[in-house]
Amino acid sequence: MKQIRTRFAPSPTGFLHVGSIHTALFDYLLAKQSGGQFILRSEDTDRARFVDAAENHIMDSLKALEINYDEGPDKAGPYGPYRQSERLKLYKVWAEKLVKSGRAYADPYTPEQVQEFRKQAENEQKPFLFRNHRPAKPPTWDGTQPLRFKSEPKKYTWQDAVMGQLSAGAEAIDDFIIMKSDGYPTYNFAHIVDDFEMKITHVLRGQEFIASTPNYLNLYEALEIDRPIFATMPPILAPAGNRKLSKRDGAQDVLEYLRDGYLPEALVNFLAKIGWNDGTEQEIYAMDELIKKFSLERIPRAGARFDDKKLLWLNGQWIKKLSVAELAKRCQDFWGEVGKEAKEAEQLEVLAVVQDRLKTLKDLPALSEYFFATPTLDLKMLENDKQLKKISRTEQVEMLEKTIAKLETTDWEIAKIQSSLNELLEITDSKPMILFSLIRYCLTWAAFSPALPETMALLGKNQTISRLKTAASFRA
RNA sequence: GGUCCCGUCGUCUAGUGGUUCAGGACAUUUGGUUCUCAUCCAAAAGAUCGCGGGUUCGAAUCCCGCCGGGAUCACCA
Repeated sequence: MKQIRTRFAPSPTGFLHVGSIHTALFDYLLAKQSGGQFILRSEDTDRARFVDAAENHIMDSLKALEINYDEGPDKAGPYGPYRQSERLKLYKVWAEKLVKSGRAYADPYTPEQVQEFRKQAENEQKPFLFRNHRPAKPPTWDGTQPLRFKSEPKKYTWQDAVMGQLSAGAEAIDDFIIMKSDGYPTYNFAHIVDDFEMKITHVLRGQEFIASTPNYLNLYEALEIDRPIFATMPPILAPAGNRKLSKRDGAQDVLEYLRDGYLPEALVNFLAKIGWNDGTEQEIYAMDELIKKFSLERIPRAGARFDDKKLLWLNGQWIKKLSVAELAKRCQDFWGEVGKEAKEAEQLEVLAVVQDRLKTLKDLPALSEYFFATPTLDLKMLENDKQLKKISRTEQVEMLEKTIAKLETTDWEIAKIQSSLNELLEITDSKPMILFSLIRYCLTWAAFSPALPETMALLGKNQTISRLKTAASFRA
């Protein structure tokens, strides 16, 4: 297979949310499966919207998901630098080439005048085309006026690796600005020059670029360079409405998801399955498998909604797949106040019991704190329980006392505890629903917890009996 | 308004003329795993394949029209 070079080219103007990283992931998968390179390029030509921390945030997000780029702003390569603001000389050379060949001209109008043209077109309900306002004798370009591409409008038909054949009429082509009056290139110009210079073979991007593709094709011809293969990614839609996912819809950035206890593996798996499938019924994919199986041909053309329920399910699946030791590593920052102080061996024991119940790592404290610290007694839980509220407090205390007596003579192993509990059902002449619920509440004071024998074994004999005694000492 | 893209269960999708008038996953509901919650297992419900024509012996799959949704028309990327 021919080596594929892809690039992810965000502009450091804000934070990268999960929708954007979707494209980066596909770029990465495509490049890696051919043994090629994935490049990160910072498109920082918009000085007004530039956000200082954004570039680091982007790099951290990619690294956190192991979408590892081979070349980038902080990773030198043969086609650097990888920040557009550091490549200005290059754009100027290409721009001058266009001026020389008569395919670019200085724009003599003020922004206000252009705005006037635009308004006029809007009033007439016509599309705005600058080429209808080409100056008869444009001034010589001195770098202080915007430089416009002189287009040659015509109909285009092209192949898109995802969408198939696309086409657009000459109306889609116009004289767009390639160099701004501040000396920076526009995206429309810079990305084409850079993709060529950096030997990018495949360009993946959102469907918002379909409309401008004819312009790019026109520019490629004027520049006399070959174009890469285009692949249009369907948009990720907001869960509720039919619009593109954005911050407004609570689209978090990747780092936030990680802080909320989602695993990178789950995020990658989820992102990959939005807008891609391999035709089988498989749901769980690890990165290396994705690299092997990914293909542009199997990306559906329609947009997909962001389903956080499915992400949550996937996260639970991935948590269950981890070894307890690995889970412990991931949980380091997620323990509760008391749990984080506990010995590692204890933490591991608790994790083993609690692992299947975790949907996110953030659930850990609620599921584990009562193992490390004596919980606050909360008799209301007994009063509100459907079954237990039928029994008087005196009866409850009697049951607890019998339980304590029995457990005091029990060897502390899960199997032995289990059989003692079974005997207690006969001794107290009650149903599991009653007796076991009561015991469970008195040990954990939590709405739910792992099975009783495991819980008791983990707590230890002394702690178990002590908690039961505390509960029994409260007679209503 | 011009140009362009899309349209299968609530959601993500499989399906490219005939073992599929539709399979899987999430979500939902029910039952089971001698207490709870979760897991796991089993099952149920859920899509006249946007609508209307046409082509064909036969269409979710091909063609046309319509409707709905989306993108774009910046000295933003």
